Amino acid sequence: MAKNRGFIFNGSEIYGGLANTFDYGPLGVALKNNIKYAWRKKFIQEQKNNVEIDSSILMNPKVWEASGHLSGFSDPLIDCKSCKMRFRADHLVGDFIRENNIDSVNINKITNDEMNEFIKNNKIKCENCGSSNFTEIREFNLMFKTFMGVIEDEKDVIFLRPETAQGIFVNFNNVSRSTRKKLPFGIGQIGKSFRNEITPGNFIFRTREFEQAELEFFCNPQESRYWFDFWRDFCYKWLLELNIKPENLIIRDHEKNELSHYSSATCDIEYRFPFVWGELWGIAHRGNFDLSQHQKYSGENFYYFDEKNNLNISPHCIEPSVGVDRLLLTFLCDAYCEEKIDNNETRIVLRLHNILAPIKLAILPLSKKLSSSCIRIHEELSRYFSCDFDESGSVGKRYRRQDEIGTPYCATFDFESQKDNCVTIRERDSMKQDRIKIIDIKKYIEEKLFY
RNA sequence: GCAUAAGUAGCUCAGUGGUAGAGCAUCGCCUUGCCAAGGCGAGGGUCGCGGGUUCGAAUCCCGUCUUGUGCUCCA
Repeated sequence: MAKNRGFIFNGSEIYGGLANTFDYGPLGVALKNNIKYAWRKKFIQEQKNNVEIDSSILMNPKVWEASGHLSGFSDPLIDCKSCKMRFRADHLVGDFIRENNIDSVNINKITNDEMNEFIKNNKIKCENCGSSNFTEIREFNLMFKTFMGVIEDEKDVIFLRPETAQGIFVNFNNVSRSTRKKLPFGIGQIGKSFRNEITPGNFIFRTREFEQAELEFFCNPQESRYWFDFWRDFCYKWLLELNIKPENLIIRDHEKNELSHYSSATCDIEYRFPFVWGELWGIAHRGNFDLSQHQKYSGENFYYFDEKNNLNISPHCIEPSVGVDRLLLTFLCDAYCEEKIDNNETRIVLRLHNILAPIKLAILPLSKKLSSSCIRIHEELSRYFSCDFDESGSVGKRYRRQDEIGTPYCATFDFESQKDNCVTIRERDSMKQDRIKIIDIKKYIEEKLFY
């Protein structure tokens, strides 16, 4: 359906495709824009303490040193030449050290060259086939690399950001100064991020290029646990407001050993995707990790002067972070419905929340002879919300087409309409019909779109 | 990266060495006129791509790309 109706296409299809890339079609981009609009409205516009920025994808490489992405995102990988199994070299060496009680080697400080030597000298065996026939270690970093400037020189290496968050942290002082925000306050951002995932897949669930909607909410350390709970519940409720079925959602706290390098507490809101329960929204307690790291690496002072207590504090940060594409997949899956109606017929309905529907109103002349009389309704109403005009096929068929793409309302212009200046508005979910004046359609629909 | 299955029209698929097919979808005309009606017709495929074998390849062989699944990995 995603392809057929123009929501999502495979990337570069005519050249045989490019793995794991997807293009949004006309309805897909409309849905995505509506999701972003709804997020902005809820997380920025309606929160008096939250503001939005749009930072650059390309950043000074020192950002990634400070954030820990250059070291923490990089894995030393090694392959067994005999059985083709792949391992992390540091895991192999670490296991060997523990099993043989060797304390002359510090696994946290060993270089890749030293690990290569160590593996050879100790004839470490492949855990799968038992042979000692490994390739050299290869660094695998999840960040995409490119070059800034015309010459592809090592010192010109630059990275595509793997998260939007760092653009917020480095601008913390710019934003708090220019907006005169006091703690607690949040900075949000929607934008593309890039991760060279080893295992992407499941349609748009995990892609190497993806869009994030992140909020970094800064607060007094003493209040951080309160805000962590606050934003977790806030995100969860927002999903329910937008018609996600509660039985398809679960909040899951991370175990201590799952926590990432920056986090002191994390929970995921998971959704039951058709293939698996999967992470939809991560709410992370980042402590003061990021600001203090950037303070250390850049020399910029990120202390916040707390006037109440007359002391400098290092703000803590709560981060609700969601993938926009993953959110779109969630809405699509949750709204998709094959509904049985009389005499064994099924209709496909996309029960999207009105605010998310790519098209709000379809204008349908009952007969093609009426098209010229009602095209102006489409022209007029398109100025206020997105409308479709469809004159081909029977009206029943056109209702079904609109059902399938989630259009909540259809206005049918019939032979009476020219005389009484009324149309029949038909609602997607209830299939109920209302006869209303043409001049009142705008008000009627706008009331239903209130969000 | 490894293993494995698959790729033929927009979609779902049939076709196993000899003329490229069906249903649905799309478009047009007629008909109908409020929930996928009917009739007639049309468009759309170098059979993922590139080699090879053969008189002849969608079909056999090799390579490659893409997708699914399972490993490995997932800050």
